[in-house]
Amino acid sequence: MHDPDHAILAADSWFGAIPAGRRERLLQEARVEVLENGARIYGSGDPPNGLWAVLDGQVRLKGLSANGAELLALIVRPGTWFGELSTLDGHPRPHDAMAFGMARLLHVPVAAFARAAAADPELYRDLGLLVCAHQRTALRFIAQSVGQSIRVRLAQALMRASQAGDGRITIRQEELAGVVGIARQTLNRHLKRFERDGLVAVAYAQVRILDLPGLRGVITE
Amino acid sequence: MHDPDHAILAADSWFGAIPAGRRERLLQEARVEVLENGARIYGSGDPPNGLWAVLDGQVRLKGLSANGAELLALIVRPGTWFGELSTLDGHPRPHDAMAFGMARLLHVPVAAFARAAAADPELYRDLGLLVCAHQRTALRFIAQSVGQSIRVRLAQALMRASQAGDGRITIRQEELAGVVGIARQTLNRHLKRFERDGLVAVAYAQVRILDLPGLRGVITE
DNA sequence: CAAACTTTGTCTCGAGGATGACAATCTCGA
DNA sequence: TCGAGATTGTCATCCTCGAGACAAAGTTTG
Repeated sequence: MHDPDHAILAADSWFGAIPAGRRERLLQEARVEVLENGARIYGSGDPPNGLWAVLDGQVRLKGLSANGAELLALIVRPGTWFGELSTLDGHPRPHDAMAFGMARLLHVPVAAFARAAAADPELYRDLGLLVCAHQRTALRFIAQSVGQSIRVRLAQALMRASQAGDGRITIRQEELAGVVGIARQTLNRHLKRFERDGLVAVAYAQVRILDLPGLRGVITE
Repeated sequence: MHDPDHAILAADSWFGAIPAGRRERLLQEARVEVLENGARIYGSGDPPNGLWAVLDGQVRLKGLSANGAELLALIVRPGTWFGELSTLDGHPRPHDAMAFGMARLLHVPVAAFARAAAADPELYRDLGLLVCAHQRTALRFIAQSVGQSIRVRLAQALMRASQAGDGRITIRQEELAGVVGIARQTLNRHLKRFERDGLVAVAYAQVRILDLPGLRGVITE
């Protein structure tokens, strides 16, 4: 692990809030892994394989909705930890995680985490706090989605997805439509309307955010 | 606390899985509280006031959706613990909790929990597991809601709500419509259709489930 | 018991999404 | 470079939801 990695990790609100001693202990158990585009980190239903953090690149978490369509493409950006739910409770993974593009990850296997936590049980509390943070994200998502118009939900999905990098989102419209929960044709109509309003630029398998404040405005209008 | 209360608590899958020693320690810090109909246990935005469990009666958790409508009326049944999220991470409550009808609750204030956890840090891990369980519920909810037809979402909402007792759900159609995220008139149309199919019986401010397997069938049809 | 209020049941109409179809555009490998 | 395959852009049609309106049924209160 290089020095810039430490800076990236320290900037995360969860990891950054952990006392330095336990942070060190966790990093001692971690190994860097480099993954190819599309590599599977874990899959829905798998037994837990530990805790992960993104150092570089992009990881996408994908759930399957009940009717088979791909669901919440949460895009994880560098500095963010994930995979804590199954690591803490030992139950199967609730979704898929895969590298999008080449990605460098930090990996703390279950046994390694258990070893560190045996030395310092407070690590369980820390991990619990990470679950809390993600639980709050899920609750916010529910509150912001239910009963909102398609226009608003699309704006939210775009903003969530663009968090991960510059304003460029590489995604097929078919997939984006699945995330918002609408038909591809309907998505296209709304996307084009955003484009006419100067909020985004639409290209092949890509959406670029041009006016982030404008998109934010859509949500509250 | 009476003996039947112990049986109710032990039947809960979270509490029942905790080792007896820590279970006792938690109960030593708990006090019974009896609340009137409509009494506020905590409100959205409040600072944490501890951990709660339902001994008798009904508690409803209500979120507010972004457009102001009431959202996820999760009905908590006896034996279930709630309020762990803010108790663990110290942040404001994400929703309202209120007694529906008279309710007997078990209350572990934040300071009391901290006291117990100071004696046995593993309690933090236990509380983390409770967050995990509720996180999985939230994820399941998202997966089952997004992109589903109104008919399916209504069936799910009815089944969730009826868990709390016999098949009788006391709720105004206006409120139920808010839970499903549709207009009252639309709810009424679907409810009447369910009634024609012999799945439910509709009365004033009440829905009674007649055919639970039939409702389950609606979800997968 | 009767009036005031709440809730339900049912119209109609307008708006907007789902679906199937098909041409245009783009990407990638031979 | 060219062609196959994938993806986007845009139709027309059907269907269902949302909203307003209002009568009917139920509940509460004096």
